Amino acid sequence: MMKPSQCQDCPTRQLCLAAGLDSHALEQLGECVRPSAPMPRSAFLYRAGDAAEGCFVVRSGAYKTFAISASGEEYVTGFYFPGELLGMAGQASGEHRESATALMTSTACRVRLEDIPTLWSIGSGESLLRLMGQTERLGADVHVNLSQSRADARVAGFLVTLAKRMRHQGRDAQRLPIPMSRTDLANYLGMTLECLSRVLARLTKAKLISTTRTEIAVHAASDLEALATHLDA
Amino acid sequence: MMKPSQCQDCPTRQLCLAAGLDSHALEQLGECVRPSAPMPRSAFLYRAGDAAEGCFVVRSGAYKTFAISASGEEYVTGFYFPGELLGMAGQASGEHRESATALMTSTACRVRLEDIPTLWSIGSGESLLRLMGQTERLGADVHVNLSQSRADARVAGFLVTLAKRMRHQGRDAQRLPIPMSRTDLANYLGMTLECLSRVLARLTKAKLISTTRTEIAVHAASDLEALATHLDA
DNA sequence: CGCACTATTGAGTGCTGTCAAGAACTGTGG
DNA sequence: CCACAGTTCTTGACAGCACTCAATAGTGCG
Repeated sequence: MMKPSQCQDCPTRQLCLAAGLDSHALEQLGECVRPSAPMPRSAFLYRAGDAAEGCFVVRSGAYKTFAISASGEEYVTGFYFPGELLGMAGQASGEHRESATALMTSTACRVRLEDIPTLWSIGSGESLLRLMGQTERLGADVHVNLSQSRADARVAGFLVTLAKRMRHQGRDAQRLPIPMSRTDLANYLGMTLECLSRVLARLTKAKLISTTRTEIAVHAASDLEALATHLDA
Repeated sequence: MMKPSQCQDCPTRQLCLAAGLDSHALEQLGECVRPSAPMPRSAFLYRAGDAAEGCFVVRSGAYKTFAISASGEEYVTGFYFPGELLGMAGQASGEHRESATALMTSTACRVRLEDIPTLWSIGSGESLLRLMGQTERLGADVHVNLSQSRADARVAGFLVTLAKRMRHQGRDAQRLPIPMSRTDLANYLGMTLECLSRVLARLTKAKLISTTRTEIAVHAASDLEALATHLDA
């Protein structure tokens, strides 16, 4: 006998493809979309070169995506938290060009390409589209953020955006989880490790934030927003 | 009597939702998706604040997307050429946060949200997904490009990526159209107008490119690739 | 407790942003 | 066809910030 759909008691049920579904549809959704086993830190969700047979929704934990340049350097292109979509870029060619790894013990649900018509039929199509739109909107925010020349503005912008994402998840927007290393974060933000460290030190000294290795507490969100270039209210 | 589908003789037929369809399916596609009337330069495809009832595929010409920050500055977030998809970010909330304007006389096809199940039924679903993947992949390329600290690298990376897009369109990858102003391009690349101008002057002096106001000719693609950080072959 | 790794702090150079002026192009009207 | 005005683009000088190299301090793990 089939177990009841895992989606019924998924922590991200309000955010992902399950949004707005009744219990019957949830069961159907559970037929297509199943969470992965818990993946330890550094485990690959997919690797550059893998066939891209779909995309993923983060269920718990966090992931990063990165590409390796021709000269062997790593370029971190995204961080993904519960309820967020990743892996769409692979659909362009049917092959992933980036890799994705877990930043901590994490789970993700694979959305198979061939199940997408089914998803539309059970009422998850709009949610999928919304998630894709979110991914692209986040990309636009990141573009604006990276186009800032001041490192302080890029860091502040990252924190503001991260706070928004935490709020969207229903989590505390004043205690931001930093599951990635300083190296990864600096790489993502287009600055050196040293520069990021200095910026965090400056922001801490100014009492806007306080930092630990794995968390940044925001004390003055409005000051951070003033430092960053924010597009929306 | 209904005119035959405009898709039959669309210049982007191989690139957009019509890819791989037979003439019957093309006709059905033409029922959902119709090109806009030619839009003059600076005309809005959509404005920030508009309801997002779908997305768009560029049919001819070129568009830019941009957002206005809280302080009133413009931030250019993307340029779009024939066969490329734009406007997905609006699906996140049902409202566009960016605006899109034509960079020259242009046409675009609107893809309505409610037509997407139909698109899947006639075999365009995969193409739509592929276009979305392309958009996201381009976003990742741009992220890597913007995270370069040297302005030369960012400009070279932009040119390399643009050449790739032109090749994908079947156009000459050595004569790159530059339909946007220097101001827009500098803004997009996260540098000042003056800096962009200097970089272009340096690259010209080194005989890697030659520039006119509306076109950049690439003379040494391999040298440009060496300057840029390229992820793929 | 010691080792390896990660993060912070310090000093000097180079590139980009800023401010400012001049040149080239575009479109209009005579 | 040319003159003109407005815009767009290019070039120059200077200052500030981030990158590089280098050393120190802190963390986690065996």
